[in-house]
Amino acid sequence: MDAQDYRIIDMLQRDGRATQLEIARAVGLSQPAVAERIRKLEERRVITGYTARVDATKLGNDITAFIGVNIEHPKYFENFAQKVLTLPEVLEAHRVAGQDSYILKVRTANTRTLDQLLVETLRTISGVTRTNTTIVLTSIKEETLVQPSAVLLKGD
Amino acid sequence: MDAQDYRIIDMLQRDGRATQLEIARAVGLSQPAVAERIRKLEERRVITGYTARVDATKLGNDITAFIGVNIEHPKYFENFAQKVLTLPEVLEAHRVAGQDSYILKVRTANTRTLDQLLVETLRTISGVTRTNTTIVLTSIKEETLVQPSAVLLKGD
DNA sequence: TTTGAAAGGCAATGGGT
DNA sequence: ACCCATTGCCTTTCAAA
Repeated sequence: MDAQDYRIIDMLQRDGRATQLEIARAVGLSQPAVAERIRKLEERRVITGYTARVDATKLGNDITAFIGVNIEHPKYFENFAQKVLTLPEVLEAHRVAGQDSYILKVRTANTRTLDQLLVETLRTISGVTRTNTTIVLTSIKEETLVQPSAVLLKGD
Repeated sequence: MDAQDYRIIDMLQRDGRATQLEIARAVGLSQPAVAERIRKLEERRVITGYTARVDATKLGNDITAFIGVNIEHPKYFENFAQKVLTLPEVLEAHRVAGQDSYILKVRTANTRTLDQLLVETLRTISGVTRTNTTIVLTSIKEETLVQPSAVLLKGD
């Protein structure tokens, strides 16, 4: 992993459909060299996939919310995680340190469907004692672009 | 926007590099028809872009955290938003309803760089009175796949 | 690990329904 | 709005260094 790999990763994060030739010119390699580097980055799971980004409101999902979930005992964690994986409204689920056991990021059509998710689904999962919902008013920034840490840029 | 558009969107979210021919076969259209639909979805900003997904830890970012930020008066919101847009560690910034004014999702190399971000950057922005940091232990799920709401699937 | 050249596959275009 | 057919570009592969 050298500076050229980082530039390739950066370009593909900004435009997942950038052609190998475009990247090659930008980083100063031949096109097959870029193809080979991308292949290895995918193989090593540095690049884990490609996706189209979509405007959620144009698919009828007007509500974004963060839900803190408190679970009374760690023995319920595994079951909770498995349940949550099956819920399409839950985009992210993180186990966290602090008052809450989990933080979820969810997208739903409206406040009614958010309420359904809360009372009919999440609160019925074993061990869930409390949920703490924070509704998003406006999203200032919402990206996935990951930058290499300064440490890696110097060494390696 | 009909059922075929939704399938195209779904396939491109799952694989941003799916070929038009693959999609065409899956939805029962010709390749140029799919190309035209994708072009219009992009034009209408339903599809907003394409990106490679990357394993943040393999780029040296081991810490994910959510930071609740309290700002003493709305007059500071605009300035805060602009500052936050320039910070690469901040992947998401949402203005929210509740105790906190903003919720940020950040990725940093380690706890030291997270601490730097907190005390040297965020806490020095005008109007910021308090930050409330929740560190992620493990991420169960982290995707961007947005599904069309049930309402849209029936009508439209 | 790279380059350069060749071959196969894909996306973009235009005419026709 | 779609299909079909063609053109041109892109990716993949391979020989060679």
